Amino acid sequence: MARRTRRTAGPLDLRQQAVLRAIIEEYVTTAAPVGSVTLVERYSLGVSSATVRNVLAELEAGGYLMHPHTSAGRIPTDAGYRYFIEAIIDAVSLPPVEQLMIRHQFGQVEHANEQWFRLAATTIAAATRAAGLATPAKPEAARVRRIDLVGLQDRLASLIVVLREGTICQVLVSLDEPATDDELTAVANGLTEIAGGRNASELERRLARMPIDDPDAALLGPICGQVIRLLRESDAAALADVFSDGLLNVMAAPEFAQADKLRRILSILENRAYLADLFAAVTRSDRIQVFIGRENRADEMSDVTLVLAPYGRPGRAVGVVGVLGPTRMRYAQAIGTVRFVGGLMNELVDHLYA
Amino acid sequence: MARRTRRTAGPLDLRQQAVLRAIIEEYVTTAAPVGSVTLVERYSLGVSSATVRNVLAELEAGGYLMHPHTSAGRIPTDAGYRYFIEAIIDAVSLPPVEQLMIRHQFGQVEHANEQWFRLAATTIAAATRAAGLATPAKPEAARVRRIDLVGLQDRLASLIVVLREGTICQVLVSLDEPATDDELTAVANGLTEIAGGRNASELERRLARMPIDDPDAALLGPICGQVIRLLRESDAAALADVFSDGLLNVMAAPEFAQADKLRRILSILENRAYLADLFAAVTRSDRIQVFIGRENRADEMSDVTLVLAPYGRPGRAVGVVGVLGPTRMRYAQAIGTVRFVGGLMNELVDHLYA
DNA sequence: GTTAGCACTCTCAGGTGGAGAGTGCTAACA
DNA sequence: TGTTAGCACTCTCCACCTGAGAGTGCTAAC
Repeated sequence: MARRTRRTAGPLDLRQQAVLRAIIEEYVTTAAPVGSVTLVERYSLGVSSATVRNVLAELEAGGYLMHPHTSAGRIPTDAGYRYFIEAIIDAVSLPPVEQLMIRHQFGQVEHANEQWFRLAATTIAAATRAAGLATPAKPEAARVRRIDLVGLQDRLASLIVVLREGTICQVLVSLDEPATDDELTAVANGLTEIAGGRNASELERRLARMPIDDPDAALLGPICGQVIRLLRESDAAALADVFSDGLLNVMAAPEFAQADKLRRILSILENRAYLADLFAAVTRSDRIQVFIGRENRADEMSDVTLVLAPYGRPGRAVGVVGVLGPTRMRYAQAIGTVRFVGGLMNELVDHLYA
Repeated sequence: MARRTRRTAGPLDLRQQAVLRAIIEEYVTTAAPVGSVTLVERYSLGVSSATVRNVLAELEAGGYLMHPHTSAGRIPTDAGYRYFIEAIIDAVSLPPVEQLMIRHQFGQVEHANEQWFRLAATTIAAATRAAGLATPAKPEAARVRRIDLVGLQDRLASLIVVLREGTICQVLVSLDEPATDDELTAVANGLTEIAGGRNASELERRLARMPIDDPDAALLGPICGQVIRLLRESDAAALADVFSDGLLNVMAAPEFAQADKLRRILSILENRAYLADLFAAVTRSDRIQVFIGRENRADEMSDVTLVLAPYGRPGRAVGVVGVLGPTRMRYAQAIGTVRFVGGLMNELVDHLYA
């Protein structure tokens, strides 16, 4: 055997890395399995196709490449992408031109807080030609800034809870008996006093400590219950509230030509719980993360990669921006874009919650 | 020629109607072109397959049926479905059992206004095994009930506009100079006085009438501009805010086995402007309406039918509920469900805006 | 360790040939 | 005049085959 003894037990040697990189680059652009001849023709590897074939066999043995069938070229496995990504993830940054374009788009909206995250998803979708994802910035546990009651009818009022970071949640409450606007305002002020600055758990404890015969407790207790429920819902909904844009970009990719593969993508997005789990992991880690194909989930995620970056300030408000695309994705571009947009979102959050 | 002279110039005769109805019923369940033999075997038409073939030829000449190819059975055209639907649309109603099930689901949520329309979409999706659509109830032109300003930082405040029907919209505003909570409250009260009960256009006129040197005008003018912008946005967004559920139901249908047909469905839902147009037409007409396949739009709508019903009270608050499914749809079921859920939504709106 | 050469394998596109389904026509019948 | 049985005809669908093309893996020489 004249084969090189070097296998892929440890890290890849330089030539193996070069070949892996070349295969990924070629496959990402052509979407077709790559053969040894194509590689030596288009990439300056400095060796013949026969040698490349040996390297390909090594990489395949190491699990970085696979063979759709005997006489097809190679395509990267999830592990191949993983190796490639780990090599570049800390180095890539977006070209200044693209940075400028994205910054420009962000310059358009000034203070419409609610819209930031949508814009982030749209921008990412446009820049990467894949699907952009974003959640709004939400505190880990929402705290009350102020509570309002607005009468709508005799016995119906709108309960409005303003959260510390300026977002609001609202629910209709029915009253036991008619109340004037002044009475409602008085109740609202009482509520604000009890709940102000507190999150759901703290408010619950505060409520438990109130003497049962306190007249305030009897009056405000039920509404406080509503407030707690709203806060809890807001906390739970925080990370599950995903906005996505550019799905059609992804669906145009040839790997999703079969309808059932398309359906799988949709089911990922419809399964909010799964996304919320991933997002929670990302916000805890505070690094950009890449979830490649089946690394994480058997069925739905095959052929799909998520690149996710957290943004915001832990303890204050956090969210996630990212890309959903085929595993055959322009990773440098995707990671660079997501990281950059994440940085912009950080700036926005900092500016707001300084 | 021994063929019946009766063609399809005028309305269809009873036998033609029976055959059309049978074909639609058969095709809806099997998704395969229907032949004359199948029809006489499964439906009591009282004639031989040869006679049925003659009727089929008549219906095809009239444009109600089509032939995928020479030796396939017939399938209904959009016009065929249209004829069928016009015949049943006023008569169908949902079986009491299903009515009960849906009512039960609606019993769960009581006052969480924001959630009604989502529930409607989900319910419709479950009942029809297609995609349910719903928009929230929005007034044709939003009117202000009250305006709040909540300080977040020295120069940053949350402007909250409570609309007459209890929903709210909100935007962050930056202040020229720091303001205390009391000052903000005073400004908010001034704003409420000016804007209360008015919609965007009325508020704009009111603002134009204020003397330029009025100190209030100088102070409140810019914020009033924001309020007008919010109202306008709310009006524009009203009907474009479509919630859909059960898309996966539709995508499972065999006619969407090819990926590009699936993409077309998604593009219908991504094209909010088109849906908003349809919805506006529906709310103006105050009847349930069925949009079948290419009747309305060349490409995207082929193979797709929308059954839409308006709900609410014109001048107060209106919205739309409906079904999106394949043209090969169980129309009686779909129309019955949409009409019934529309009725429920009417009750809810009436109860709230009495 | 690298390379040329070559036999081998496998897919893909295109072509062929029943089997089956359903029609449309004809001619007979009520 | 409307209905029906009978039958030739048309077209799709599927399974099968075949040749071209691509790419490999092995061997032997450098």
